[in-house]
Amino acid sequence: MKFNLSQAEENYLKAIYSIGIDTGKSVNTNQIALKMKTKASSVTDMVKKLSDKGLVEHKKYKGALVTSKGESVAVSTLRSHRLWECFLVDTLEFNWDEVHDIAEQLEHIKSDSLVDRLDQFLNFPSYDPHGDPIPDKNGVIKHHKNVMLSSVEVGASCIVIGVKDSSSSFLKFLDNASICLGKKIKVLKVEDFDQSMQLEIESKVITVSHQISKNLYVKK
Amino acid sequence: MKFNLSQAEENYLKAIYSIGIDTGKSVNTNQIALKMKTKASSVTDMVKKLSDKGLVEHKKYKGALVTSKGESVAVSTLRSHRLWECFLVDTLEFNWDEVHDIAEQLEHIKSDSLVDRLDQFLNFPSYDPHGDPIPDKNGVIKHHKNVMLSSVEVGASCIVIGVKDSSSSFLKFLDNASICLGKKIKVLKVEDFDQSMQLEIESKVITVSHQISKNLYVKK
DNA sequence: TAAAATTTTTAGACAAGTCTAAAAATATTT
DNA sequence: AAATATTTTTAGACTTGTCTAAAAATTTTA
Repeated sequence: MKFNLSQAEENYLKAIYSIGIDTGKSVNTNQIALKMKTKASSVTDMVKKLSDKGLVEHKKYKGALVTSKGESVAVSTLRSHRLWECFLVDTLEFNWDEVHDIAEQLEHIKSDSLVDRLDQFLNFPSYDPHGDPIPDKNGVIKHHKNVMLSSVEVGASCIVIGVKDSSSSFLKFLDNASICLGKKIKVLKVEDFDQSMQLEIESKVITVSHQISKNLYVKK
Repeated sequence: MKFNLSQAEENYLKAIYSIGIDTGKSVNTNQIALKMKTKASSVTDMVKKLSDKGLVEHKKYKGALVTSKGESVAVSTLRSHRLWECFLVDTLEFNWDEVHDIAEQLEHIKSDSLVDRLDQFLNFPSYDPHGDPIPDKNGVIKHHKNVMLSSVEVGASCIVIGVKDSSSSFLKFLDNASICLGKKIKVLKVEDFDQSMQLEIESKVITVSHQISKNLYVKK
C-alpha cells in the first residue's frame, strides 16, 4: 500500500492507534490533543483530513478510531520507530533514555527497503530497548498482556519486561534504582495509604511510589 | 553553534555552498533554482530569509554566498549526508546508486551526538561511497583536486577516485561498465569530433562519451 | 548607447498545520 | 428537565514554503 503521508499525519495516526489499543474505545479529541501536545481545534482539523483519506473513522462529537488502512500505517511507523531504537542502543551504544526523540524523527524516513534492511542487520529483534514489541514485516504485533508491577500481590515475584513511560526522567530513575528489563523483583509490602511498594531487587530493598509501579510491565 | 533550521533552509545552504565551491564566485538565483528544482522567485524569498539570519551574504540582483556561519551549517549537513551514505552502503549493503535519496532525508535528523556516534561506528571514514570527502567533527574537509577523466591525456593512466554526478542512472552505467572507485583506467584515444574517449579497463576496451568522462574524478 | 533579452525581485495567492476565540453539541448536575 | 459545565467544532488568522504573473534591474546585442 502506498499512502503518502506527512510526518504530522503519521504522528496523529500513531497517537490515535495507541490510545485506541490502550482503551479499546473510540478516541476523544481531547485525548488526542493531550498526547499530541496540541489544541483540540487542531485535532479536529487533522482528524477530518485523515477521515477524508480513509485512515480514520470519525463521527462528529464522537471521537475517532483508525481504519485498517490507518492501522497499517500506524503499525509500520511503530515498527520503524522501534527498530531505530534498537539500532541506537545496540549499535550506536546510546543509553535507553536518550533514544526516543531521535527515533521519533528517524521513524518518518521514507524508503521502500530501509526498515527491512535495518531489521535484518539487527537480526530481527522482537522487542525494543523499552520492552515494546516490534511488529514484523507484515505488521503482526504481539501486544503486552498489560500486567503492571502495581498489580502484583505482596509476597509474589515477577520479572520486568517493559516500561509504559519512555521519558528520560523515568528511565534515569530506573537506572539509579538498578531496575532494567529482565530484572527480578519481589514485592515485600504495599502501603495502604499511597500504594507505594517495598521491593526486593537483588537482595537490596527499595521503596517506589505508585506512579513508578504502574508504569512497569512485568510477567509471572 | 545552535541554529534551528528547517530542512528547506539546510538544503538551500548546501546548494549555495556547493555551487560556490565549484565556481568560486557569487551564486546566482537561477543557479540555485536549477539545483533546488524550484522557481527563481522561491529562491529570492529563501535567500532573503537566510540573509536575515546571517547565514548568507546577499546583494540584490548580485547573487549570494554563504557566510562562515552558513558554511558551518552546510558542511555539517554534508558530513551527516556522507556518513549516512557510508552506513547505507557498508552496513546495510545498499548499492551506491540507491542511497542518495535516503541520505537526503537522514542528513536532517537533529541530534547532538547521533552523527558523531555514527562516525565512530563506521570507524571514521574519509570518503563516502561516491568518493566525496567526509568533513571531520570540526568541519575540516579536504576537497577533491577536481581532475576529471576528460582532462587526462592520451596514453596516460589514472585511478577513479570519485563521481561528480550521483544520479542512479549514471551509477548504473558505471556498474555495467565495471567502473568503480579505485579502478585503473588508461586513455587510449580521444575523438576530435565529440571528445568521446576510448578507455582500457582491466584489459577490456570501451568507449565513453564526454558526458561520462567529465563526471569522473581521477588521480595520477 | 539604445533596444532587446535575460535575470531577479515583488506582489499576491495557495496548501499545510497550527493557533485563539466563539459557537454548537453533548454531558453532568441539581 | 432545566441550568450548568465540558467537549468539540467552526471561523478566521498566522507561518512556512511554494507558485504565477508582472515589474524592475541588469546584461547582451546590434
